[in-house]
Amino acid sequence: MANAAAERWPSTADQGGRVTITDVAKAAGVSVATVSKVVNGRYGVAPATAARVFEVVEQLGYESSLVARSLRRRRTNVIGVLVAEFEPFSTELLKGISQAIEGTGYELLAYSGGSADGNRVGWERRSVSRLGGTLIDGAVIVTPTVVAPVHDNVPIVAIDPHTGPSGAPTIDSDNLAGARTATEYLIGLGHRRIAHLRGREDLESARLRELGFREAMEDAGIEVDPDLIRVGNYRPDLADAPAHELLDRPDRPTAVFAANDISAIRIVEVAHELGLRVPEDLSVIGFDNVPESASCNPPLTTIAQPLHQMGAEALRMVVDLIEGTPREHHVRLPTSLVVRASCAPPPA
Amino acid sequence: MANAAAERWPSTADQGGRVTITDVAKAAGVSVATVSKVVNGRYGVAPATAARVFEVVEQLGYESSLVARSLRRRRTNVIGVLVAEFEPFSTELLKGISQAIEGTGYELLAYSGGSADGNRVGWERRSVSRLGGTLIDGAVIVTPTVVAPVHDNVPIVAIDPHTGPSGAPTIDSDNLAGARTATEYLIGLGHRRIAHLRGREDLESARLRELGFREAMEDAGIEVDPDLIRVGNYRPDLADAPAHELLDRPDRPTAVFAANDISAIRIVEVAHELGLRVPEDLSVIGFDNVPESASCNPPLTTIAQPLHQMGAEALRMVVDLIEGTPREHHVRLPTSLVVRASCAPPPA
DNA sequence: TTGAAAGCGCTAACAT
DNA sequence: ATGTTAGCGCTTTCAA
Repeated sequence: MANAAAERWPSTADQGGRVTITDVAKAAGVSVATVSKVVNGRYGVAPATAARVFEVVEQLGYESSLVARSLRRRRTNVIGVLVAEFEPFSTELLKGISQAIEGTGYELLAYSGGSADGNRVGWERRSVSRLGGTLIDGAVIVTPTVVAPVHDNVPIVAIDPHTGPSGAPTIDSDNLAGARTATEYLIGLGHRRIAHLRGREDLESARLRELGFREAMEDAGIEVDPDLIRVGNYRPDLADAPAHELLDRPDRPTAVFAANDISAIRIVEVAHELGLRVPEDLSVIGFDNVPESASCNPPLTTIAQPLHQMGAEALRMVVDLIEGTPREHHVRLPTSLVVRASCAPPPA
Repeated sequence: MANAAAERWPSTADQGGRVTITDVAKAAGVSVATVSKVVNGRYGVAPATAARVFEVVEQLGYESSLVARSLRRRRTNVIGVLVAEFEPFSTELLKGISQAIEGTGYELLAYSGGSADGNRVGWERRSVSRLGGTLIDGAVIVTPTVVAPVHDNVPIVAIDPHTGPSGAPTIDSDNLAGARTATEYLIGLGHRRIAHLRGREDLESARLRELGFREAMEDAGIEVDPDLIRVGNYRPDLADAPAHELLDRPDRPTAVFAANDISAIRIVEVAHELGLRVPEDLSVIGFDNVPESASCNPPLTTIAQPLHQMGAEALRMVVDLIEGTPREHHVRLPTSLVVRASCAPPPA
């Protein structure tokens, strides 16, 4: 019977539209409310009716629209990960988040809102506004360009946060200690003339990494040449010019500490273009330990952040925030030195 | 004046909700219809009114809800990437897709629907149904567990498709040739007793990789020991048991060709646990060339798929499909051998 | 130039 | 047990 009904009212999908709850209702000969109840397992539906509806749902391949449902309901059970773009850093976090979400009952929605033309800055506010309240129950924002927007509605945690007064929940690693370690490693190798390629001006991590560099230099009694501090913005394309300025001169540094791996890799490439050997003529150390740092040539010595862990921790934090579980709102994870092949004592 | 109005009707966000078009309308003293027109740049609004509305929008930080908008409109200008989970393979594709989407005017939404308990199989049909028609204008599905669902509504392209009659648009690489290359490389090194750890039963790529393996063996006049063909399902956790079965025996193979990198890496780990040295006692070759393959110990020799390119190509294909641009519906990209350190001649 | 009203697909009160 | 209705936030005729 149900089958006969379903056949008489073929899915609108066959005709070009998607299968809606109305299609199911018609085919099953019940109201949409009943279908909704059945699909959502509410009480107050006769077993026979429920069975029939299920059959039609199966037949038609109906699946409720996340959009329509989330417009109406309060919860969607999906957590958003907001990134500017999918590059090595954010995708590593994503791996950690994805693993941690298993078994929580939530699903993951990663949204890249920063790629569009006008939104280089402030993309996260826009993304949160567009998705928040509807569609996602909470969000983790990766390296926001502005102070994490506080939406009273949507719990938000920031990974590698913006500079500034930070009351918002955040995850980061010990950037200061990591930068000191990197610099001390270079100094220990015998370097004195060390450059630093700074990260994104607006990020706390970039500030801290520069500070760690300066502290380590000062502790070693080495004066920092202001001309050897450049800004690479964490981006390989923007690291190109400063890399050339740093290396294409007689009094070039013997080592450079780049604020992240992908710009460090770019430096190595520029060095090669200039006929410099790494690490014989120039030592380069990075930060992050993204997988790419191991596959470049030579493999990059770097400071590891526990990226997967950071993602997992961020996820747990939003979930706790959503569910009202009280907890610490700032988590800082340790960094560690990963020695590979891009650093050596300075040329004699 | 506009400011005064805005101040009199403070954003509901201040009170816990999100800022809606209604809030803006109230604050600007106009109808929601007018606000909508202004925000969407429609004609027929007095410049003065538009200015006032813009001001309020700015003040309140209003951003239209993607959800509500997409429910009403036909286009959302977002493209969905549907994955089971975010692991090295899918995130590499994501990087390529993300790069390719720059300047297209589309935004990216990656949805992981396979992590929930019941949906290990068929997650993509569910995801498409939930998001399609609303929310996303098109989708690229990564390694679907069933034949790509044809939604007349939503253009879909599959990367690394399911086995079976494949009329649907697909992107893949030359798995057959890649597998032959891998096997020939091992044979060239002097190996005769070679095992193959197969991939996911339902994927065309796994079938082709096994076929390439068998062909290369046959061409070399080496008989394949059926006992040396095991299934690892492309997953490290599921590679564990077969790896033990393969290696923990007197007549173990001298080399194994794993259907993908992450299970190859697991094999190396198991070998180490068993006290075997790689590559001295056992050679291992993988497939994919995900970044992780370079950072393991020893660095993995593997067959590279142009993952970023595949992602980019898939993106171009959905966009063309959405916009009705005629084009080829099947793209196959070449593979190549990447020699690192996990393979050597067999022990004497 | 502006606004009222319908409706996108769905859920949740509230009838019946 | 089932259906009717209102409404989530938005866009879009259609009237005024």
